[in-house]
Amino acid sequence: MGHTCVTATTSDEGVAVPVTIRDVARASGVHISTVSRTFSAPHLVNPETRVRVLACAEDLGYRPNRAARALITGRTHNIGLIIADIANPFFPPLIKAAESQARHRDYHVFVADTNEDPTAEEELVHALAKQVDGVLLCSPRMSNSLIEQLSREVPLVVVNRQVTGLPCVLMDVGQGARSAIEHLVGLGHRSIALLGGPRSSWTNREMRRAAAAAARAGGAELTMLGPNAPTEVGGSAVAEQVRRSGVSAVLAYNDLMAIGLIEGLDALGVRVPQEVSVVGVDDITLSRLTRPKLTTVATPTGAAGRTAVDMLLQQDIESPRAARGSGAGTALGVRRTTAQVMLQTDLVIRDSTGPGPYARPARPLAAPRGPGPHCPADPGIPTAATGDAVAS
Amino acid sequence: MGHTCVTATTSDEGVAVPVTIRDVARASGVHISTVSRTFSAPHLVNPETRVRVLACAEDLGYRPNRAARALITGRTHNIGLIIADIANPFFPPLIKAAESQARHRDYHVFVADTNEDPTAEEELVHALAKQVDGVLLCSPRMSNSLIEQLSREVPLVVVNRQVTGLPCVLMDVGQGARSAIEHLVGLGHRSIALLGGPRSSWTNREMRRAAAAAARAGGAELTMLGPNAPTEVGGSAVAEQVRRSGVSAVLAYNDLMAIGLIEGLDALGVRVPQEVSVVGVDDITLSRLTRPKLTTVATPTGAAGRTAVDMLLQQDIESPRAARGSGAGTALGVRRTTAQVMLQTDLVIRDSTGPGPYARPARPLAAPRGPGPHCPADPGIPTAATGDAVAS
DNA sequence: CGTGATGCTGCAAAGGTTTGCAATGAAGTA
DNA sequence: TACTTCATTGCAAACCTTTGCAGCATCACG
Repeated sequence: MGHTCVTATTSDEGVAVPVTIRDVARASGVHISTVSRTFSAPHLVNPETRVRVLACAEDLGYRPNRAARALITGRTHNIGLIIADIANPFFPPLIKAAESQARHRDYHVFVADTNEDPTAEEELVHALAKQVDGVLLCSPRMSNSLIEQLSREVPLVVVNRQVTGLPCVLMDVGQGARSAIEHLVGLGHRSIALLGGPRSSWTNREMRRAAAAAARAGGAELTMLGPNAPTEVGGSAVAEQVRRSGVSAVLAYNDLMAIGLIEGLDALGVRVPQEVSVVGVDDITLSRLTRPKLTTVATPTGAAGRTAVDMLLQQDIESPRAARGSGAGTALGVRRTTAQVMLQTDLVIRDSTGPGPYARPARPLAAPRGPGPHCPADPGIPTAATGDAVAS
Repeated sequence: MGHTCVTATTSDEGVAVPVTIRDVARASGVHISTVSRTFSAPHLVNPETRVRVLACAEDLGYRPNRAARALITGRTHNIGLIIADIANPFFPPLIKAAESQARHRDYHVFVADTNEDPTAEEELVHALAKQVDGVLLCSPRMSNSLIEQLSREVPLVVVNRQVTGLPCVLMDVGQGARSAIEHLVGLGHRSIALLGGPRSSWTNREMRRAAAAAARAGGAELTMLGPNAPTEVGGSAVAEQVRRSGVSAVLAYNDLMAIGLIEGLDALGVRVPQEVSVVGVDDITLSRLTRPKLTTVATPTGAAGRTAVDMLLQQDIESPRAARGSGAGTALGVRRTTAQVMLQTDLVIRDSTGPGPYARPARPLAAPRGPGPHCPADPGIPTAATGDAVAS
């Protein structure tokens, strides 16, 4: 296995001596219910008793068993976060924001990765169902109908997907794609390619729709490429195709693909942005670190994570799951309000886009360096390059 | 909050009608224990009965309540994964490998992010304790003694940290740092800086130790910088300091810092590798995409994830937690074997390192054009630049 | 002193499942 | 026929906690 085993010892360190509420009760000479109340409703127990119980609990190292507590209260104080691909830098900011928001409300977050696999998604929802109070489905790849069905098993909030009847957090990639196309058209590009991502992605469909409309409006021709894997590899794979197609600009499904594409073009000797302009989507940290720095549509991932958690918790509070009372069916027909929130996106102009074949030569330009007939970034063009700063 | 609320409807969609084992029993006319056995010990129930029960379960949409099951069996079939910072691209491959390995053994993985905060780490271990069968602690920031203490609450496997008495998975960054220093010395660098990461990181200490020894052996002077945050920002923050210090090469705590440093140096007009050589650690995907491509010490993250899960599960199987039988203290003094595994690292030479002031001009070199002359490692030094492909 | 209110505590059921043990019936054996 | 064995199923306790209800003192008030 290519590793070296350094040591291998055996020890008798006690394994998890499980100390329960009963042990604490015995030690402090009260009933278990008093111990329980000491933790879950302290104001109901005599201060003296309380300190005694707490001392004993501390001594014995007692920790409430959250699973048992969940069994009876119906609330786990956990929320699940199902992610298509943790390795995609788009998600960590969302995860962190969700976690921080959840923590403020005394919830813990369990993240699960599905590897872009719809089957794994479904399985994970089932697995999480009884161990969390709700699940955030981020950029799901499964069908809308399946999502609706699963939502009867556990409260769901969907991110980057529109499902009627379910609370959704959406990012306005349509607007983003429109801005990107308008930006490119304004630079003098008339032949643009859209590099598509996963077919089952809502974002992907929105982008196609909006980009097509914007291109039509701007008098540009839009070529559809893909679908491809939303990774660097998926981007570099189409470099050859891009070159052959003769387009002068590409809008990619996300930054990862855009960066991969730039790499791929570079390997083919095609220079960005001199010969081809490239725009990404997401504004991941990485897009500021590559050369050229990437022009991209910034998506408010942090806000999405926070909002999604808020919506889930709000929904949760309204309908406390397991109503007490055994046989009688639980709160059936509870009325719950489902909102859909659309978050704004922003075009961030950096160095991967430049003037296209139809650019108006506003001012005389410096002589083009290298073989390219095209001009390097026209200084006249207002490449605001605000840097970052997404509306949160 | 900068968003637009698109719709807000209310629906009566039934909320989680919780169907239990009891409902299935009633529907299929058997006792609940038979239903239970149908799922957890099918061979004990008559085939005819079994199909009937399964049909009813399917009809009603029954799903075993994992929390309740865990309460009595003591096994959740979940494992927890506590990560210092999900946004650090070092971790996703580890997470994915752990998840895949766990899935093969019918376990689910819950990931939690601590934001490099030791307090959050401790809290999360407590929160996870009763909801998982074991926890993987990745690059923990808390003290060894605390880790030992927590290990009595839930089985623990530690990654990137050496804790006596606990199973550990380590990556040989000491060897990696040595290779890196030898590589730099071979290139003619005599004044090298070590850019340190988090103080509480085991990796950090190991690197310091090994790098210092290797520098001494190679007749080079080693300047210690840091500690700093293990991020791009943490790297770019010391650019000025690096320039002033006059060193000709830097070994950074990880790739993120190395990349940030290169950015920072670039902003100061210092060229890499022409004026300063930079080496990172981890070999994250990003390190192949920046310009110049990063020379780095590849760490076997996938193997680490797999190995850690294996060790945890093996340990778990040996000591089934909650022995049946109430009062009598459970399996105290169970003998468990704790192994420590050390995984190899590999130096990957790319374009961010070049000849230093004391380079022997072995051959006349082409004028340093663009991305580095890349004096291929002094043939005397055995830096097996295998590329990537870490022994798994 | 009687009455009611208040503060604290104990009792026991409930939550969904697993599992040792016993009961049942059928089949096999002597 | 009587006895054993085996397969199948039911019974009930157990896992750890929460919580409605009731009991009991204590105290204030009239």
